[in-house]
Amino acid sequence: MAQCILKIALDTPLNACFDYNWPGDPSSPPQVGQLALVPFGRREVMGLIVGVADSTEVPPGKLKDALAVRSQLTPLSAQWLALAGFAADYYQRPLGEVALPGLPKNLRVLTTVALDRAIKKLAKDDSAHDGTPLAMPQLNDAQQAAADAIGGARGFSPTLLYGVTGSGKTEVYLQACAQVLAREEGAQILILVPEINLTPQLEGNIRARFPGVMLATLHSSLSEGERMLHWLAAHQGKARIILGTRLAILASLPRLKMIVIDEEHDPSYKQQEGLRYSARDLAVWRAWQLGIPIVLGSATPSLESWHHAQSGRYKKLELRERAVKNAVLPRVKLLDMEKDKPKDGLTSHLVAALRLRMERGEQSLLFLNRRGYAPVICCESCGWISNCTRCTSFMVLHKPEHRLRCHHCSLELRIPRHCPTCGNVDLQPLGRGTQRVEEGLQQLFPEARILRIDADSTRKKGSAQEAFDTVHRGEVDILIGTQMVAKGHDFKNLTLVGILNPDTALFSQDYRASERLFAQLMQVAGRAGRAAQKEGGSVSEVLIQTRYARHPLYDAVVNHDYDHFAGALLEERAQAALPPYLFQALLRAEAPELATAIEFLNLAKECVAHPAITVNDPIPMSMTRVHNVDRAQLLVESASRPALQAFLKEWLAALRDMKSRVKWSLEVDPLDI
DNA sequence: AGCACGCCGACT
DNA sequence: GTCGGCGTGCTC
Repeated sequence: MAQCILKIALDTPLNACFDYNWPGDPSSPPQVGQLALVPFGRREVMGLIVGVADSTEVPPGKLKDALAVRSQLTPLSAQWLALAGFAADYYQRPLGEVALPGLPKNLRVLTTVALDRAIKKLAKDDSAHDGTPLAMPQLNDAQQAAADAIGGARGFSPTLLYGVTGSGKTEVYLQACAQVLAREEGAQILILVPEINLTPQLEGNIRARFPGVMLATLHSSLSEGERMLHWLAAHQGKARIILGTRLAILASLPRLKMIVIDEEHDPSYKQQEGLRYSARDLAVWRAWQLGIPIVLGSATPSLESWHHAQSGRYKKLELRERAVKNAVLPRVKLLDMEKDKPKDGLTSHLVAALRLRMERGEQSLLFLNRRGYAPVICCESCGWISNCTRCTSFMVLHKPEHRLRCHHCSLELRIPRHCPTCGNVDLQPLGRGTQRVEEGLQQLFPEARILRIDADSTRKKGSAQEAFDTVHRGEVDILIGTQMVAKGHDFKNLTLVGILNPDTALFSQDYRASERLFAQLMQVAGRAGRAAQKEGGSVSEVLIQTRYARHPLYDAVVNHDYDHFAGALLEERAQAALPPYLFQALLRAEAPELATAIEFLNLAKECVAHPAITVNDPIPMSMTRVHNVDRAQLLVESASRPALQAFLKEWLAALRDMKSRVKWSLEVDPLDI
């Protein structure tokens, strides 16, 4: 008698599918792409049906019955399964670990009430509303050309939209979207952004532009109910525009016709734990798979994308001017701290520039990528410094809270009254963070309305938004912040950006540090001068305080010259055989003792040899110890992606067979090395 | 990863 | 005498 066997992917690190017997009517078996509830060990879990067969290798005594199938849900499409399959293969993870965690939790529990409720709600109310669409603003010629090129593209056509800050890339996306939506019945468009909180206005903007079109957002701060509803709206094809963060790349989108990736260079497209995927790379694959256009937009593209644009794999479109008439790129100047010694972290030039903005009622932004009061305190008589006892890092002084805090393991101490080793009462803060700059500013400009925005000042949910609103309402004269303030925001009255301490990244061990620093400086510089210059108002300025005023990176920033800078970096990377001319994977190991981790990596290094692959020596991670665990890593490289992929597959099988007690993980295409 | 079983140390 | 530490073994 024929049986019905379901091949099911489960969310477990075990690298296999599991077979189950389907006890129901064999003439109408469940479908591939449906979710099934199955007994697994001593628990019951939801799995994904990836195959239906009539026989199995599993001995009959072991084979269990599947319990139920989520029949209310349209099966996930073969294309979606292929996407999950590709990601699983590429990042060397079991399919179930890729496919299942992205689904709404409520789909994966026993009860179906949440699903039924969501289906019902979607059936009667599609949140698209009537109303006149807000008129599309007039585009300049370059924008219009870009929008037409993108909106009119057919088939797989990856485009790099390279546009300076404030050049109106968003408008280009939206008008291209309008063209695609108008042309293709029921088309869905996926728009990815680095962080949804940075673009709250984008959501409203899209709704106003496309009132007849349902928009769904997908990001990590949705509630479970919202997540279910939005995911389902996308899955059913009801939501036509899906706006989301990296996790949205794994959404089910049956009628996807175009993908937009805003700020494509942004590191937050790379997941930094668990399945370490790059949403940008998966998006390009997904567009290729479906044969649809994809746009990658940035003022400072990643070298990977730039390389593809140079080689002709991606089409390049450029926006060289700011979209707002008479808004020009800010003038960037370097302030040499060797000549103009800073006091309280500020050179006299910068102070004068701040004063001028105060007098004219314009806003200033000071950027310092270091929160807290001072990164470390030390004893001047014996040299003691505030090391973290659990990590290879310093305890950062947080003065308002009277605490020392480790930013890596969140250990907190009261500020010691005297030196723990010699008893000296004179402990000095070394260096400066945003809190200390804020304090200095208050003394310098007692009349100024100063606001600090960083992870500490915005702990409470919604307080970041509130802080930014305060700035937008013009109730702030000087804004001081970390990278939180660098991205996205359109401050209309901001004419000065001061950058306080960028030099440390110039000499980093990480070869990607300069690429990141450049992008960050351009990004924060781009906050200035977004509106047209006012009569009698200041010319927008960006002032960078540095000790290395002749460094070529700053030269490129001063000249707003990404092209040239990227060209030089690419050349360096080619010479040194680094990405994007080389493909990498990183094996990490952690253990209570560093030697244990290194020992494991040495064994791993020896266990498989492969031509065309370079396996380096294990090294401790630069931040070796975090929370009392020592970490080490082993870098694997190849000039050929397929060769690397083949090697990794074999290697991981061997590593799993080692059955080591050491905790390890593999990252493909690592960003931080 | 869960979750159980199992075999040794300090407590009501 | 038991509660509970985490080693190790299994999951169709």
